[in-house]
Amino acid sequence: MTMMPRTAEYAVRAAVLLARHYGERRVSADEIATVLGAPRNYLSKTLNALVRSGVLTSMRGPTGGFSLAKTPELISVADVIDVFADAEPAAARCVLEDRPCDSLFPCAAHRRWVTITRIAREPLVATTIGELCGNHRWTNAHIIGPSL
Amino acid sequence: MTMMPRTAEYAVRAAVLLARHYGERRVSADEIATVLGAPRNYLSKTLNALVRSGVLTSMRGPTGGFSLAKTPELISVADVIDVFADAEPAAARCVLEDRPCDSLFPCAAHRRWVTITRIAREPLVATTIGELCGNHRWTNAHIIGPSL
DNA sequence: CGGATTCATCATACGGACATGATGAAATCG
DNA sequence: CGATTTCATCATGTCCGTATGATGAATCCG
Repeated sequence: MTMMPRTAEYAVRAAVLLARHYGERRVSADEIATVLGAPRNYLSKTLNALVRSGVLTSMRGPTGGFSLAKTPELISVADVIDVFADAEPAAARCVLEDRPCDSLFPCAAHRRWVTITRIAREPLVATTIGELCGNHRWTNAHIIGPSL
Repeated sequence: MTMMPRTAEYAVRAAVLLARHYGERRVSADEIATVLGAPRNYLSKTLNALVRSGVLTSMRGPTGGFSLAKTPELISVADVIDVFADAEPAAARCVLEDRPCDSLFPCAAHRRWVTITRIAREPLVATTIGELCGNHRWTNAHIIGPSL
């Protein structure tokens, strides 16, 4: 049992990898699978889901592969994870009783629970794939510049 | 796929329920299952795991049942969840490559990733079952007192 | 003691996450 | 066009989270 489903983790790591090559070239599922140490065909399905949800774009044939659909700074970690893991299924259910807690008049426990889950989710929403990547050449190149 | 395993959610809800009866009476697995709408025997296994990990205490026979091992203010939500869901398995793996990231000299992406997961976990550590419960009679009774 | 109640545990089963291998479809290039 | 490369998809299988039902063990009470 884990708090971070493996598929979602594959997705984030693949996105970070693609961010490092954004605007440069496409990366094939084969290469991504090798670098990530993930099963090739399974990852292919995962990447395909990201394409269908608009996070990635793909092209076939030689010179084909995957790339981020937009600049890494505009893709949050939550954008990637949400494709595979429901954001907050627990929030819909009352913490105390066996009923869907009324969202208009939730019980006290429910309010606190929703607050906690929202706060826990916040860093995933606030952080972008670009930040996670750490390679800021496409935004901060002028800052880092020749000093490295 | 969900970010909050059902078993862990059962555990939290059961703990909150037990907090409402803390110092009052034990609650049977049967009653907890009914209130939570959870399968009885499966919940029994879940509660038993909480007993073995020291979060709950149990007694058999009539007048038996489950109760929190200590006051609800001293039990964090993370204490309950950690019994079932690994806290941070993702943190051990490098975000970029297929290798365990060196904890002494982690890559930049890894550092950011660890930070994110830690921040996401923080509210679970900071919040106690007592706070979630909302019934503060055993600590704040003198504050709330007759004013309600 | 003996019956009733309740936790503890085992055997079994089902569905979905995870994975593997094979096949089909699109794009590039000679 | 035909061959190669790569994504897209299907069929199949394994493992674990989840769940069900039955049985054993401990505790209370008459």
